Amino acid sequence: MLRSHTCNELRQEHIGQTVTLAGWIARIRDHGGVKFLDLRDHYGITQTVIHDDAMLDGLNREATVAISGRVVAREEDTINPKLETGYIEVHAETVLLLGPCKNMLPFDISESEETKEDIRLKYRFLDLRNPNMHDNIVLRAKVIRFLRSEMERLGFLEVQTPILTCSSPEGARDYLVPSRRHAGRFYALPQAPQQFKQLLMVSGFDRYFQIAPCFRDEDARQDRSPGEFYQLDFEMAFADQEDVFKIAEEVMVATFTKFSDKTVSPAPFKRLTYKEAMMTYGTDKPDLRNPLLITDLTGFFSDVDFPAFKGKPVRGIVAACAGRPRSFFESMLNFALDIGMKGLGYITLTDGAFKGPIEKFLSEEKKKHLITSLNIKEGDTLFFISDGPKTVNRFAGQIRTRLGETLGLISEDNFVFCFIVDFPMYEINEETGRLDFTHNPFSMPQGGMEALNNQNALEILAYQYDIVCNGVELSSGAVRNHRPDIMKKAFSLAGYTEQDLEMKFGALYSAFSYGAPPHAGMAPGIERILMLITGEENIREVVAFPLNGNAQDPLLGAPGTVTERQLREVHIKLR
RNA sequence: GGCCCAGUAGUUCAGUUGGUUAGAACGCCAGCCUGUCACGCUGGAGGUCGACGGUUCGAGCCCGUUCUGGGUCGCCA
Repeated sequence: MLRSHTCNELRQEHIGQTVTLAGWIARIRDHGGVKFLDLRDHYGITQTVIHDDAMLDGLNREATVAISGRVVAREEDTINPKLETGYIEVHAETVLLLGPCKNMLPFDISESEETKEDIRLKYRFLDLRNPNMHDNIVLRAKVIRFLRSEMERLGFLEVQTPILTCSSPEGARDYLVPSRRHAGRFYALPQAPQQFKQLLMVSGFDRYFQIAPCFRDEDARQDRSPGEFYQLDFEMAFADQEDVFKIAEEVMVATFTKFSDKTVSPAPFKRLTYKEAMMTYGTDKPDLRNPLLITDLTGFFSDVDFPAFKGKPVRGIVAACAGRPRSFFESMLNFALDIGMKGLGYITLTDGAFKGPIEKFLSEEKKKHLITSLNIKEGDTLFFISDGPKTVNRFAGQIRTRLGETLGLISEDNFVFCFIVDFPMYEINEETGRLDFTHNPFSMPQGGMEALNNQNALEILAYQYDIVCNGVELSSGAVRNHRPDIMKKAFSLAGYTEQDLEMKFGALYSAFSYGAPPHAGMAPGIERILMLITGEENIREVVAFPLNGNAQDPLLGAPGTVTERQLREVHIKLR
């Protein structure tokens, strides 16, 4: 037995016992005649006391040791309430070196989170010793266990789907795996278990879920891992959009309530149409903690002779900026220019009159109309955002977010969820001028065949939705198109023949011809959930061994080179 | 692929208008210290200022190229 207790186990009731602890030397405080050695393991920290200099020979921080000694009560004025073991200490009788450590660490464990990421990732085994990082990984395990138990409680069955599968023609780039037995052919790692979970529905499994690894060869973002990530993937047979929302509400409220002290918006979550979200929040992933709203002022400016807004859509945001110095408005303008806007107009209601460069273009009647229709109060500033129809909403959304942040309007104590619904089925592809699926080709058009036949394609909505929390998109989802005839029609509008459909999604198309249940689902991202719960801003803080932003693993060296022979076996010749 | 930011000691950073020997904190080494818990005190070692080229009497600083990292837009069923 290497140890009798862990480093977070000893309490007052152990006083007098002789124990053996094992762990890492977190810190040695040398006072000459007495030395304090903090021993750290997975569970916590215990202070040991050493009187014999020789015991520390050859030891330095982060070496692993086993320390045997007697548990002693601390004098009242030396109790450390910050440690759970702070009422006792272990007076060392023997110190056994288990694993020596180089005495020059690449970074301090306690400050690892401040260190450059490539160094942290190269020494991830040290980085993960940092208690915060360590706790994140422990929390990840607990959250996943809880999600799994919630899904099972709700009657979902966990099924593993293949990791080696087929390249899927739509969506993200695939990671390809060359086949040895079939020259010139490739497996692909799944971007999501999309087709398999739909096949499971056709197979009669009523409620499926999986903590599913997903692989996408796309560029990284702060909240997007390159390479791989996990989703709570689920799908329900004989279910509609609201059935899915009920499950999502139940599981998300339970999870966020259990693992966070913050207030969680209760079910039912707010439903916003895509159109509303884009207009009112300037994004399809609005942060509803931010009380600022965007107003469409295009009509209002249609008869105002202001050159900069002429013929362009205009948005307005009213914010209480009373008492803000000139520098505040300057930094807002700089922000606007930074994100690519041409400028940022604003007028402030001061002593009952508007002040600002745009003021002189507005008639008295127009000003009055603004004040009443937007409910502008003394000291409020009305910001104007105008740009092309493609960009105006995004810019307005970014200004809204920026204002909310700098004015301190965003509460840090809440999780506010919403569903974005009614995404358009199709959009015009700018390059080809043809119709494209907006989100994915699997979702059911609202109105079904009838809509596809009779409606303007660009006005057809899909049973396609997102779940959003505090401005973070946790998941997309959809009621799937399970009808071969409607699929055929939906694809034909996007320029695909039945042969294309059979080639691209032959398995699903075939399966749906053998009695498919209506079904729907979604797949909230595990890392996104963890980022929200922990408050981490970087996705890599909740992943044990993440790839860096360039999709490399600085520790193991992935992606690595392989031997000529390996290449020959999979029929690949490098150029 | 576009744009923005950063790169100076092991780590995190400072470095004025271009000017003598590039600094601080933490870490490391040595010494002192019996109650600290981010212990304290004294001293010391440690630098190709990411790389290459240019401007200049003189470059960490200015210019160009390039590499690396981070962010962002494109991209992300």
